[in-house]
Amino acid sequence: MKLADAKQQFISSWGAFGTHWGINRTMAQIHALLLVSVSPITQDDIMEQLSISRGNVNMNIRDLIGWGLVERIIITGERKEFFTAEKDIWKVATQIIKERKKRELDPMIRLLAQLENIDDDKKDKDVKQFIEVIRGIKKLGGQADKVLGAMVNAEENWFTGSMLKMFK
Amino acid sequence: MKLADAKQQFISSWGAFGTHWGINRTMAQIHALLLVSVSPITQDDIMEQLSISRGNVNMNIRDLIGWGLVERIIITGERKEFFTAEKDIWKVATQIIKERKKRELDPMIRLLAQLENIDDDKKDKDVKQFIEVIRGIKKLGGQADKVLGAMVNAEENWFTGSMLKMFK
DNA sequence: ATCAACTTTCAATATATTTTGAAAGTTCAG
DNA sequence: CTGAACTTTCAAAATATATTGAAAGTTGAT
Repeated sequence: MKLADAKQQFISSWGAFGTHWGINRTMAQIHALLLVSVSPITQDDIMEQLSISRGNVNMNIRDLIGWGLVERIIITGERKEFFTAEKDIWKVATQIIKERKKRELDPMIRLLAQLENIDDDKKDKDVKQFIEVIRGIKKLGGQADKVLGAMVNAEENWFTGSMLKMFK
Repeated sequence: MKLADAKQQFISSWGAFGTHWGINRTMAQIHALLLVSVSPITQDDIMEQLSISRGNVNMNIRDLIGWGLVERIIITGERKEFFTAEKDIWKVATQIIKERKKRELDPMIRLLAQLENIDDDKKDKDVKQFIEVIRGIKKLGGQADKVLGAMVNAEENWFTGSMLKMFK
């Protein structure tokens, strides 16, 4: 397979993969393009490579920067801005996890904590079951939170280290 | 907070949460409703509680059964079908992980394996970087696959056991 | 075998999300 | 200060996704 074809397929598949996880297809595609670009590229490069509009590129780049996955690069003597993505996949993964944890997991756990406080009769079957389900999800969320938090803050890179040996 | 209000908020939030993870809002809501229902309920019950059409309920219930999260219950003497959801959150989580792994993670890893085979000059900077990124993602995916596979097949329930103690 | 009760399907419709592109905003060299 | 180069914004348009509801299909009691 030729490099150009492989790149294209990677970008396209990464975009499709993203949509299955609640991530805008174009945002994932731009990220993929930046991942496989050796040097920083401009908005015009992205527009051309992915055949999308300037506005679309601009908004999605902004989001990617907000996710901490892409960096704006100013090259002296150049008028245009350049963009580049973190290439270390371990760092990319921990960054994505950190953000999703903050944006989605933590707020959900906070909400569940509130829903536990039911005024009605605690002996009622319905109330019991409801509280049990909420507690269960909260507990699971809390554990995921802890494991992922440890992963994100780990000194050792679990990727290269032996942390995950036990699951072989 | 009253039970009825808490239930409503749970259903609504769970639906919103689902959409952030690529899951149909209504499917997540039906699942939430079944989670907090003590006894099996019918399509009509779901239609009424969530104010949605029969077709919508039917299709999403079918998907939920496909995900292994909901069961069809035949009650002797009743003409209508009833539905119920697994309430053990650990089982729910492993089932969801098992399915997403099968549907999304495994195919992606297979694809990446193909993209590694580049015909062009392996010494070329672009080729090198591309292969490195693909390898990195494949490795990460493989590790996630292993850890999640272990979690799904674990004899011990990590939820109640001490498996996750080390992350406290 | 009939028919009422119930379930399933899917084309049409509605809704939500994404994308565009032109106008407004910003920056900076001369 | 001016204006060309570039970036950002956002209302309108396009597209993708979800929902409806009525017709077709199935089931089982009589």
